[in-house]
Amino acid sequence: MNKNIVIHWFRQDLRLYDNPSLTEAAQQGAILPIYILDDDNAGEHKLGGASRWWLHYSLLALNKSLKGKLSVYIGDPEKILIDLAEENNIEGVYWNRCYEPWRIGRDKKIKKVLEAQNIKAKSFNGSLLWEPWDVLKKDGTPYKVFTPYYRKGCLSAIAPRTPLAEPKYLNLYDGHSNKLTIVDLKLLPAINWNKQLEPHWDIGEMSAQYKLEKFIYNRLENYKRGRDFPALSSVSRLSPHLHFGEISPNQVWYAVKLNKETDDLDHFLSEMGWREFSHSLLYHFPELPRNNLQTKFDNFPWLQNTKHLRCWQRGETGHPLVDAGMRELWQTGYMHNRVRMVVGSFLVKNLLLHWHHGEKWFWDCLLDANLANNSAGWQWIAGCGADAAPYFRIFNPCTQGQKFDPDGEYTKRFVPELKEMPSKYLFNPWEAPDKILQNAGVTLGENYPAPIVNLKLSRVRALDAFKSMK
DNA sequence: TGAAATGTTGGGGCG
DNA sequence: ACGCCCCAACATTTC
Repeated sequence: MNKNIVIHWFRQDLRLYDNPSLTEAAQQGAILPIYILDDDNAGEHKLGGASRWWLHYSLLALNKSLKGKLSVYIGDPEKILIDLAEENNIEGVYWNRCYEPWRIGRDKKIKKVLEAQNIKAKSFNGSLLWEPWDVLKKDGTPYKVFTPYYRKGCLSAIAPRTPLAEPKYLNLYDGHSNKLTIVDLKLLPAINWNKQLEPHWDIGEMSAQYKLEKFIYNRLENYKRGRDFPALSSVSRLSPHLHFGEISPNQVWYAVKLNKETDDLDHFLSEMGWREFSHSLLYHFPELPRNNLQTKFDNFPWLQNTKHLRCWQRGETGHPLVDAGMRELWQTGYMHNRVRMVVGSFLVKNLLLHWHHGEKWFWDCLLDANLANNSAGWQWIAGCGADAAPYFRIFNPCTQGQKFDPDGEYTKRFVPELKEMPSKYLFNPWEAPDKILQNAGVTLGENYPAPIVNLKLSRVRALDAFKSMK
């Protein structure tokens, strides 16, 4: 009878390198590696469609690295773990921590139940550079403003853990009772929507590391400036890999830090800082996904308009940069960050629709959908967050297009019906003379939508709405 | 990690 | 040569 079996419970850490829980488990004896699809406890934040697609392939890649020994389950982890322990004489269950409120609650309970049965339950930090409870102001309260959080709270604290090597020897043990395969998790959507995502992504731990290396080698040098131009691939596009833990923030942090310290490097690292900040906010303010951090926004006069919401979701607002962004999201499961700000500002300010609508849509469509980043991001753009963009910062999608997509390369890629439009009118086709529209083969309201709102008027309306709050 | 409105400055055309 | 006007370019403030 096996006595030294330790379960490593894979969650948001689908990798072998720099995996503290796995490394520790490997030193105890045989490992039973498992993944549990838990839709029961997630409530309204169970995985969205795009995330499920990614997870499917990420689990396949992980299983391959584990020589086919990954056991997968569906259901309530507490019951599954207890059953497994009874069947297999399990000595301990190890995992890397997650920070969503529902997972924290669930995991705390599981820890208790396991310990009551004399099974070791150990959790590790595998997903953050600094633990949220370690980064606090002098008075013991959490930071609410990014810059002091990052500068004082993080950078002048103890440096993050340096990455661990892959465990040299994994004695992998099969859970005999389990018959489920990854395909049985039914993570792929029933409709064929996922096909269009495929050409844009290579999923899994090895792809993540390769992508990081390529980013550092080719694009880090121009990051500070290049990151503003969605047509360039100057960003790392590591976010889905980071979200699923195919690569750890520590691996990214230290690989980047090997390079010459420049503004580009600092800027990239500070983006990692924003990721930490979001997780810290979610940990200390677990209501972040639902409630405005600034309560005065609770009586903001949001509008209801399903027609406008639908236009926004489908990329049919008649505002080319907004439509390009929303279509990029739908077609690739990703959106460049500058464009995320533009479409977010448009939804919340020009359309006056509640940020929850945006948060929900992103949750379902983004491959990197992450509760902390997504809710913090939406509160930031809506102006109701802790350290948010002031409400009166309203992006003009026309100006943003001219500044950051001057040749229209990005916009035309996703809104091909405007391919022949001259740059001068690409972002405001409603102002183009008839002749120019004709030459470009564009008929507004027919093959490209007429604008659903007037930018000038809706801006003034948003400022009035903002003033009306007490 | 805004944009628009308003203010200031300085060069050039012109009487 | 000079003052005046216009306006682009830039700076500041306001939302």
